[in-house]
Amino acid sequence: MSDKKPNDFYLRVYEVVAQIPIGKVTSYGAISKYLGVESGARMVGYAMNNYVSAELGFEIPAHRVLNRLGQLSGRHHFEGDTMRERLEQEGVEFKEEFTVNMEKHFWNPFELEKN
DNA sequence: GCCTTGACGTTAG
DNA sequence: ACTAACGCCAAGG
Repeated sequence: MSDKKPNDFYLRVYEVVAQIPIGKVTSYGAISKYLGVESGARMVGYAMNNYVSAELGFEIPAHRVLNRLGQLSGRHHFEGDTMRERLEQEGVEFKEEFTVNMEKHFWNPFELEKN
């Protein structure tokens, strides 16, 4: 298949992020792995950064994407404590001020295939 | 066109 | 258990 499909790795990232259930969170690495790029966690983060200034047709819950430790590593890209507030609003439990209970709320993108 | 930076993760010490 | 270093690859300077 030599289609010049928009391999937009970014777009695929957005699609996955858009399907994260409310009250759940996932990590950059998990998304990357799901997309078949084992070491592309950084690219996922880059995609998110790009999303902010990109005019996508839909909104994505970027606040549900954390690093593997459950830390809100991207909080500085939100206004004030918007990221933390949104997560709390969804019922996500915090262990530290900027660290959520990953064990309890982690959502694996591979669950998309179960459906 | 080279060098630095970055919403990360794994491995080595 | 903790810290340091490397890998990864795209974008901006």
